[in-house]
Amino acid sequence: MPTPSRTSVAEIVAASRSILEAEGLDGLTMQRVAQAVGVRSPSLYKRVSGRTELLRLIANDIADELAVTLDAAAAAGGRPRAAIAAMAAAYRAFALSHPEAYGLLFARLPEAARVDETHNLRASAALLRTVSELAGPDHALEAARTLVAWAHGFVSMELAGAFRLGGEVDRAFAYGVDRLGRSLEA
Amino acid sequence: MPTPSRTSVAEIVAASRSILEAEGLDGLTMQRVAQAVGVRSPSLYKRVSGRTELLRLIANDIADELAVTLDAAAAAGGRPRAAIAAMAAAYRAFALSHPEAYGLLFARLPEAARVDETHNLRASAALLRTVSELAGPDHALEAARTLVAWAHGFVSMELAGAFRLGGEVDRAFAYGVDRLGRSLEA
DNA sequence: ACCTGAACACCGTTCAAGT
DNA sequence: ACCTGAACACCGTTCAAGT
Repeated sequence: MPTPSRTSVAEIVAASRSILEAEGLDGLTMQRVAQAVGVRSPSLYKRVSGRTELLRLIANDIADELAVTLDAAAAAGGRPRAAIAAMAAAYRAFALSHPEAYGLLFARLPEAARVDETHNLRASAALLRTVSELAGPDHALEAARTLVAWAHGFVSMELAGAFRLGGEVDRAFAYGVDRLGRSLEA
Repeated sequence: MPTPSRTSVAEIVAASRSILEAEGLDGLTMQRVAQAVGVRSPSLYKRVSGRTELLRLIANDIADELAVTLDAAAAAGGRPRAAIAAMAAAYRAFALSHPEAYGLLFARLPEAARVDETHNLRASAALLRTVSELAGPDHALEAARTLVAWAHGFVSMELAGAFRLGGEVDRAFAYGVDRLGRSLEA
């Protein structure tokens, strides 16, 4: 006689995101996830193929959430320079308020644990659109890569505690946005 | 009767770096390291307090090697703009040729596994000096943070396979160096 | 059809016993 | 003083047995 499901992929992913943020990537064990959704760890393998696939599903979920906040910032930003600044601020705020989630997006993990192309595109669409207005279509890709490299590098170093020479980190961020915004303008 | 040492911290760190680059961070197990230096894993605990300290020693070693290549690039670079471009190229070349080592420098690891301040400073000294000439002493720190954030963000995304939209990655790097160099000039 | 205990092959780490 | 086997508390994952 078939026994009814006690959990679902959606519930597993949601529980995993809570555990990730609260206990870090190392704390995100299959046993811990199983406990959170009320089963034993072997049962999780009925829903996901393993921890690697689970990480990918979580990363996709995070990328979608980031996409929503970037889209909102782009829409509220107005002219290209202001929109870029708004998106940069939203990007940094997302990373600082969800450090473990942000870290997972760029973690050195097996290929199979990485964000799917679809979700990756969703998160970068608004930036490409805005940068294309700023830098012109000929340089849109290079300019977007310059901006996102800077933003990712900045927040990941900030999260890693790599800015240890004093000074105001907020000021360095504002300085970077200003210089980049001006220098990428067509 | 005292038995003679069969290994040393230096040998352990050197062996670990080889293993790290060849087999990745997950492959760098205490047993694997012990095998490489010819002892059993419990013996490693006579030299290092645990895997975390071992990772820190490796990271310090990597930071020193990076410092040497950046110093050389700064010295060969000539005027500030050219020196910055040479350092950026050297930085990227280092990361691409030692991807696992570079990844360890910025990995999300316990505080106790991170590069020591001394080695961190050694790796950033030449950049701060050169950027100070370029942007003037008042903006040296912000300008250096902008540059290093961009460079780190760029190569870490490149290593993570995050540039998936086609185009020439080399061209985006050259574009970024050029724009940043010009916009940071005082 | 789903869930589970038991088992397997790994980890890092500790420690008493050997030399 | 250093090295080791054995043990401990964990992992992720598999699978036969239960319902």
